[in-house]
Amino acid sequence: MVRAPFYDKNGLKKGEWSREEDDKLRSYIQRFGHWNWRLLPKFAGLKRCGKSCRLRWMNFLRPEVRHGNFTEEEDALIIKLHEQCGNRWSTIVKSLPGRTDNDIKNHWHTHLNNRTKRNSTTSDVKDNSSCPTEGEAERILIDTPANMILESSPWSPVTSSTTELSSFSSGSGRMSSFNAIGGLPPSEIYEAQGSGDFWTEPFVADNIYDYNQDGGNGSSLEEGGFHMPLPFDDMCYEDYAYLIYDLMQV
DNA sequence: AAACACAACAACCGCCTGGAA
DNA sequence: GTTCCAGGCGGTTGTTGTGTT
Repeated sequence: MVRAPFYDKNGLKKGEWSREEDDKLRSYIQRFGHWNWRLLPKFAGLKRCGKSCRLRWMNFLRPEVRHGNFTEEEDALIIKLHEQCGNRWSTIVKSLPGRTDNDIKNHWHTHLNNRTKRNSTTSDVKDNSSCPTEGEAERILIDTPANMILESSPWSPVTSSTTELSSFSSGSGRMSSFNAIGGLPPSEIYEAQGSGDFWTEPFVADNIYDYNQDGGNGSSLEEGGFHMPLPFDDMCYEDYAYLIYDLMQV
């Protein structure tokens, strides 16, 4: 259901993400955060553009993201907020923890848009003045009855790690505070990950890079080991990663 | 069983915004 | 004040799955 992988003229990969790429990106961000999306793929050993990495992380790899099975309550909330905000998905998504703007947008276009057209003859004109501000969106989230959001869902506004994540990952600023030669982000970022359940979750990809480290090509994590995993050529890279991944599942 | 139409959704693209230099 | 650039947002596209004829 997605574009087939291909390489553009700059040698950047486009299209569907492989599991190995997901593992690399997730592993890197969990260790170092997304200190700079444009440079991140290089250091994570990904042949992707920064935007692509950001999108993949935001829409799929973030631990709090869930997909599919919108509840009736969520549908109702989306419709209500859309009436107030129009297509401001980034605002709407604030009231739906665990969802992504892309998910909501897709869901709207494939389900709710038609439904509202059928059910209503109301004007298309959106009154943006009634659209919640950022603070108001947060309040809506808080004021929304728990069963509205929580029904059929393990997620909650309280346990969502969105705040934790965003505060962690957006605060590192630009490359200026980054040791590009050494290939490591600011040490405080690295250390910050030590706290919190999310960061201490076991991570399979780490083991892949342990192999990398043992491969003898001086690509240890401490030396910025995510910077191109050398032992793997493109030929066998994916197969090898899958093999190790599968072994770790046992 | 085959052909077709439509639904679903991951991913891309281009523009806008805000902050740093 | 201006320019540059990274991040974010919303619209759109491309491909696959599913249902219908």
